[in-house]
Amino acid sequence: MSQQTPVTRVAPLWQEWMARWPTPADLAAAPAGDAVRHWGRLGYPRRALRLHAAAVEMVERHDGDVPSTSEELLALPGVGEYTAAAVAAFAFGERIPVIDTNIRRVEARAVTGVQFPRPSLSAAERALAAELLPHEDHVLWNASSMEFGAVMCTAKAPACGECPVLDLCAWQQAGAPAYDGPARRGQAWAGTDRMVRGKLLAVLRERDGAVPHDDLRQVWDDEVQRERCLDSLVADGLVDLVGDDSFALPGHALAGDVRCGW
DNA sequence: AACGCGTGGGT
DNA sequence: TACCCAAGCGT
Repeated sequence: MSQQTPVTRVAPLWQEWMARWPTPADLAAAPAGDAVRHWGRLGYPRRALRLHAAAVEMVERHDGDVPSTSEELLALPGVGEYTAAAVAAFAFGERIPVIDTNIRRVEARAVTGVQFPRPSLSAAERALAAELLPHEDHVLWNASSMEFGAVMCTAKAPACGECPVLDLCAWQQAGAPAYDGPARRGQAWAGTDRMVRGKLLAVLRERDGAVPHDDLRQVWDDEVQRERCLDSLVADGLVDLVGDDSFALPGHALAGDVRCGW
């Protein structure tokens, strides 16, 4: 849930989610559409689908347990380098560098001496993180580095005035030079497919069961774009075609099966 | 390797 | 107000 989403926004929904589905088996037993529905407005709903798929895999291949090594975790859908390392380290104590956006920024500043890391994670950053990771208290190192980046060494307004390591920060020693690397990709929003997909999915989340195609036409006027987005949602597995001309969140009895109800 | 993918709060 | 950014991932 916290992939690309601030933890403060995730926390309440996570509580709700864990009360509903305390174990991988509980989530795996639910229709995938329920996962998408209860993802709410967290964003990137494909994460909900992948988390559900990961739960199914944990039931099928790991006896319903969350696997305990970064290697096994990495094989799960929706679990990449960061998430595998974070779960392995924080849940199971594995000694592995956790490289998230916060740690990247902290190490870029404190050690490398630049304001921001490059847009994409480099081999040099992986090597640096591995080199810095202590042999003792590595879990504490990972957790505290992340937290330090999240609450003090922030992107927009770092609290350098209260920084406990100001005098060893390479970026400060260098006079806090401005970032001079390639610009990060901006994410267009107005009028994009991403926005239209969000609108379509919001309607399907809010309503129970199948929604007639006509009701979806109202969320966006541009027919070509609207239908393209609907198609892409179906292709992603986020939406099912129900009967002739209705749509629903995936996995319910009637969805994709016109033979039902005989 | 660059791109597409949601949403909302902070500056 | 318009960006900017957020415990990234899959293709």
